[in-house]
Amino acid sequence: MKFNEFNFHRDIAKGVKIAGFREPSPIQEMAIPIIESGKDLVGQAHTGTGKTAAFGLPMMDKLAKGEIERALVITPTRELATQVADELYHLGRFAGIRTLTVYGGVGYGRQIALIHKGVQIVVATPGRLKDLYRKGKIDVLNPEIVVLDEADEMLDMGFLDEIKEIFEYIPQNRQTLLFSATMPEPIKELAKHILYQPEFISVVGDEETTNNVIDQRYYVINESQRDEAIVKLLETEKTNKCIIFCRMKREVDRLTEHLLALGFNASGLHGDLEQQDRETVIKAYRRGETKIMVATDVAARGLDVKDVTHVFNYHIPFDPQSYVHRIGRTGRAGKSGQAITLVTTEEFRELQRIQKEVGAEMRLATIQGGSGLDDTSLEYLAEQVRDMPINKEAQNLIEYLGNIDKELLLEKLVSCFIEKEQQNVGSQIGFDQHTVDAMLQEYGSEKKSSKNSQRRRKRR
DNA sequence: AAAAAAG
Repeated sequence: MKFNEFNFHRDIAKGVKIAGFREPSPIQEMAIPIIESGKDLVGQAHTGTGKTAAFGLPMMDKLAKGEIERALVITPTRELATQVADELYHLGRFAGIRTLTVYGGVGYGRQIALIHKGVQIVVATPGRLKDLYRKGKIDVLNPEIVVLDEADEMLDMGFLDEIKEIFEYIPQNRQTLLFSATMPEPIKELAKHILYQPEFISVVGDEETTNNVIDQRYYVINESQRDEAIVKLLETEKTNKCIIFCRMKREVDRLTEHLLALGFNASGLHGDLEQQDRETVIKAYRRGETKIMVATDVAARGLDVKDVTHVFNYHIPFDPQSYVHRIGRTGRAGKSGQAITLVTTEEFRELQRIQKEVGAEMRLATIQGGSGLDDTSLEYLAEQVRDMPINKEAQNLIEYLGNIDKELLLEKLVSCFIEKEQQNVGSQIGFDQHTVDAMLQEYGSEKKSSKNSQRRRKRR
């Protein structure tokens, strides 16, 4: 399928062509005709597969053809609002579409003046938008299309009340569009009350909400080893740009300082920064002047930055959806990406829960070259594991192999532990006879030759 | 519980 089959207004079609778009992505192919038909829509698609254009193109097509006069897009963060407005501007500039961002931290005057002057698309964050509606400053907006970008987030607690209030100011006979990579069932149910006879389309697999072009790994560490682990990973991974996600703003500040002190090209981003600083940080990062961005979940959703090869979770996120969106900052527009998560033994259960709920495929990894991270962390884990009942086969193997290849043995133990956790049985960890035999056959012979074992370790 | 979003 080609973009010209949508019969866009010629100026919109030109924008599409200049942008270099060839074939629509699956979400675009499915969503565009539905939006053109005027129906309400809930659209779910993997991170980085072109959701902005999926709603932006038909919306601007209608503006260009004079079928509607104004549209409103609501996003959860200021950075995302800016990005969406920029993308819409670029796609719609040949049709002369007038776009404006509306968010806090900057003056009111310009925003109000431009709305009255007659913008066609307003991209806003909820706080300032609600503020302007309450003050009666933007009654003239009256959008005929309203898009909730990152819709599940916008309808979750924390945003829901503001969104509801905003909708009170908007005419009922509007077209409402909801987009996100994640759409938990309760939110979908809630959405039905906000929408009118909506279509639901999803191009994510039944059980897989993480984009499968992203390679997902996790490392087992001690709580005290997070910094050490991140530094080692930054040194060993072939990163271009990367994002390191932290849970708290002060964690972002502290880690950024730490990395800067070590000579890394890093900067921090979170909601307590001055608006001017937020803009400076994200601009420098987009340009590639800063290679490492340390951020809270302010950067988790929607941001589309070129050449982000790696996403690191310094801590696991608070909820599974956040994991999906965070790692979705890489592996965009058909490119691959690496997602690396640090977990302590105590966080295993939580990581399994995330893995299961979002249908992610993660594998346990160890840092190459013996940073001290592996041995210490795996030994620490083994301590935990050793306190648990271990079956006889495993006990024998530990005694026999214990001094030959501790790393390998512990790795195996960890895997067993995880497997039990996943199956939720957990009472006894251990290897089956088959595993024991295989390991003895492969590694048992090295017991006599320490040279051999050293050589093997080097190879890996 | 964190962060986000108005000032």
